[in-house]
Amino acid sequence: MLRETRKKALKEQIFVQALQLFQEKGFEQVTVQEIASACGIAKGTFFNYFTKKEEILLYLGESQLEVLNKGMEEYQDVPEPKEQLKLVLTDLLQRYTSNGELMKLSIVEVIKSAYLFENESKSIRRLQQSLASLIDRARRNGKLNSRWDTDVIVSTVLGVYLQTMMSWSLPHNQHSRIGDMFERYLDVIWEGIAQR
Amino acid sequence: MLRETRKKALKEQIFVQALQLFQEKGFEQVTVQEIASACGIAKGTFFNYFTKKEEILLYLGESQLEVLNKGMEEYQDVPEPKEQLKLVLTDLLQRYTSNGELMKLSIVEVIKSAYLFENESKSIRRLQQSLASLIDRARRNGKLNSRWDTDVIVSTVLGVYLQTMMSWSLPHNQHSRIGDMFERYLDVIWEGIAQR
DNA sequence: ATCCATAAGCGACCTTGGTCATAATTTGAC
DNA sequence: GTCAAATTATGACCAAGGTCGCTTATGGAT
Repeated sequence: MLRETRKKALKEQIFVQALQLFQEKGFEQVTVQEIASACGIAKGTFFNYFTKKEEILLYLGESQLEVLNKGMEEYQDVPEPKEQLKLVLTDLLQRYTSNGELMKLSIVEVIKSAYLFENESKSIRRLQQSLASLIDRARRNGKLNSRWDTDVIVSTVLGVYLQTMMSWSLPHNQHSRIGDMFERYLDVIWEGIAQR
Repeated sequence: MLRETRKKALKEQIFVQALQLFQEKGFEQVTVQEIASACGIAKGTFFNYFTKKEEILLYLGESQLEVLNKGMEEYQDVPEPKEQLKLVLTDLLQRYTSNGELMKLSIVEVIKSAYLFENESKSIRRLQQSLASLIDRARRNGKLNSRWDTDVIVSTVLGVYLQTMMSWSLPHNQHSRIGDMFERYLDVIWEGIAQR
């Protein structure tokens, strides 16, 4: 169906143009009219594809998650689950932070949508599921022995993941590599805070 | 100085009225004009006290943190550091979630301001410091033996704290008590994911 | 009491995100 | 090719957040 492909193409064009402009001038400084003009469409048309200006940021975030979810099996055969988690999530972190300032906004949008509205961010849900099955697999293979429920583990990991993104965003923390930060936190929750 | 006290009083009035209205009709549904009218001031005056409408939410979040920071010593003589952390942060969680839907918005604002702008959310910084000194004290008292840096521990704890707030916000997770959720996560990071 | 400098209040005004009735376009059926 | 139904594009319009130059109130100095 031609209609469908054209629709998708236009949405993609709007998305790309918008990102470009956001990169150049900053999110707030770009008006919807500008984006529309850059795509040769009317302002109203923009809202046929994205219901709010912020939805572009959400789309950005979700598409990054999508990419990760798709490429997840790439890490299937890493033997140690901890190593696996590290690789998977460092990959995602890298992706998120590579886009600079814009990604921070995007992260906030994803968080907002995922946790604020019943919007049911499918991408995050899928990430959770992927991580859960990663853990379960490790368990079955005898690579992980843990007293905790799988989904509790996943939530904990996501917690430090979130924390990593956020503390990395802090101006004065930018010196350390984000992957290293996450690894450190992962170490902590893996081994436990209290000394064995 | 009379001026100062009056300023503070008016700011407080705006804050309280705004919250009231937000509770009644929802954040988006309340206009700045409404808030101003409810206070008997002009719209422009509102912006002398809060630079954006959202700043009310930020103020709400920060003031909650403030309250906690002030009441922190209440938990000084709890013997076990883990218990101490649990009490302190459960207190905060309770505070945050007691206000219902509005708090979610407020949380997002605090996160935004803390991690997005160089705004330097002092309240969060102070919370971090309080937690850090809590950990250090436990260490000196021989109550905690850990290989990790204090600030790494603090960040990890904050990570699961964040995670708790957020997964609790999820519509389908509301059944469990938020304090219990946090406690579970705290257990995990305290003992470690991997079985000893 | 008067005057001045500074701070706070004000609301017309502008900008811009978002809506909606209408117009143009596409699709499928005949 | 023609027509009707459904889909998409459009831009005038609206609402509301935020700005700004001007007015009013305040507090201290003389």
